[in-house]
Amino acid sequence: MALRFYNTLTRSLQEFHPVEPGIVGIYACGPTVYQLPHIGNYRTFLLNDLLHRYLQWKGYRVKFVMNLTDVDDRIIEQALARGVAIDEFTEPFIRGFFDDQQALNIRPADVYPRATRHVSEMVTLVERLLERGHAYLVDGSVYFAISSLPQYGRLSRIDLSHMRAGERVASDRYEKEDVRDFALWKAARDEDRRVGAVWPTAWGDGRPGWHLECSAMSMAELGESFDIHTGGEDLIFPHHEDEIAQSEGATGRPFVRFWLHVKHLLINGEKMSKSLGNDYTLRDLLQQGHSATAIRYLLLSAHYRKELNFTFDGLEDARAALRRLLDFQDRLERSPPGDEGGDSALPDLARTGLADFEAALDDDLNAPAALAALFTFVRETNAALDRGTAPAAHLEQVRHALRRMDEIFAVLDLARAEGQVDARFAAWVEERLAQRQAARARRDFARADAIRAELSAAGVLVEDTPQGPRWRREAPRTGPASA
RNA sequence: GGCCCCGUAGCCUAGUGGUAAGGCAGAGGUCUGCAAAACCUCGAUCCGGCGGUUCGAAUCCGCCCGGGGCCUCCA
Repeated sequence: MALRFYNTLTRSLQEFHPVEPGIVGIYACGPTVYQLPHIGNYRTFLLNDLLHRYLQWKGYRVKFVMNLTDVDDRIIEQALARGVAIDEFTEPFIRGFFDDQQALNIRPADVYPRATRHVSEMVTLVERLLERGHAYLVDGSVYFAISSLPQYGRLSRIDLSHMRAGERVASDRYEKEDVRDFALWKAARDEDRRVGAVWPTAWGDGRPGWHLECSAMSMAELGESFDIHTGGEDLIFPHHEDEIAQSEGATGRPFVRFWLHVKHLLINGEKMSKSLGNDYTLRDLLQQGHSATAIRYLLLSAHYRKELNFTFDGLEDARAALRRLLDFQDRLERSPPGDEGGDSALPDLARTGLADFEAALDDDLNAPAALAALFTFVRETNAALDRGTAPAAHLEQVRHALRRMDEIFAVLDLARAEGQVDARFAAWVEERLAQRQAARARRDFARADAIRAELSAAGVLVEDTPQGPRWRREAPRTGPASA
């Protein structure tokens, strides 16, 4: 079956084939490290993770590049306010970003190029643009001349004709020939010097414009033409449009073949924004007792091109759905095998489950449809196991299918890690369970139920099975019920 | 104003021409000492509203209502 992606460039679903067979280059717009990423950023990062994991799952060799924007207006402003150099200012946010990536079980990129560490490539790119007549210099700043590139606007399909050339925009500190032009390089100001955001060039000291880093670093890591570029929908214009202009202007070659953009997240039905105070960071949510696995699951559970409404109720639902998957995995592990020569529906279920799962993801990474395939597989396998035992080899096939599917969603191990309890606590639980079993054996159910209540109060849920009692920590409330 | 997206059961989310998939929540049942888990059954006679195209539309077209995004540095 064929893998298809919705390409913003063509506004249509297109079969995906990498430039080099078997090898895929992906560039993802990463965080600007002036604050910790918020939950909306993570929707985008998790789409990247889904893409990254799925292409590897399909057998592609993937080179995944995610940049860190560690110099920009906001960073300079805030570094200035604190009286520190930009590197010192951004350092904790970079660390926080990596901590969060790990907490959400996001597969690391192969490279995380930082803008400040790749200025020479950017300068070279500006030189090429100047040489080719796509850029011009004004007072030490360099601008891209949009009029020099007829195909400008192809990605965003934006009509720039209503913006009048030559108009001076009051809020703009820099002088451009045409309002539509954008800065490739910004001449150094005093403030920039004070926070170490200055690099020397032939045309004077300054710092790179925002769009420039992505063109320079992506081409440095992946070549002048590469397969996939991702980002949030807000980046289509101007950021990605300008990246294309810079890159194609400099090389004369097509820059990116597939552009994938993630729709923005809503929170409780509202736009996420600082003024509403709903721009939660992962840290905020974890401190409120929410589970990273539930957050991961929830953010992956809607198709990336559709609006997703993030709510705390949704987080609870996600947790319950995860519980079902964990119980299923647990059941597979503890299911006693039947006769070797016996038959079961399991191999068939594993096969169709995986096929449906793959077909869903092939269709523009349709994660909700993939989850539907996963849960259908779970229900039907549970039903088959209710009907009777299966040979060990059959059990192994469904275990394998579940593992394969979880390579994409990557929630099972994460959830287990979250459910870990310390050994002393576990020993205490086991001791109480032994007491309870003794009480049950002498049919002293009042005593047995009292112990169960005691354990429940300690956050332990007891289940009696034909193989004896089992227990698990009851997932804690993942946050204030009123939230 | 320009460009674009969305509105599916109580909630969340797939489906985009052939009669609605999955999760959560809910009801009944099987199992259980009782529970829990699992399984079985039930739930949208219908997919914001109205009109149209079609043998046939949630899916295409038009209008209306409601929500959202982008339009120079917000993922």
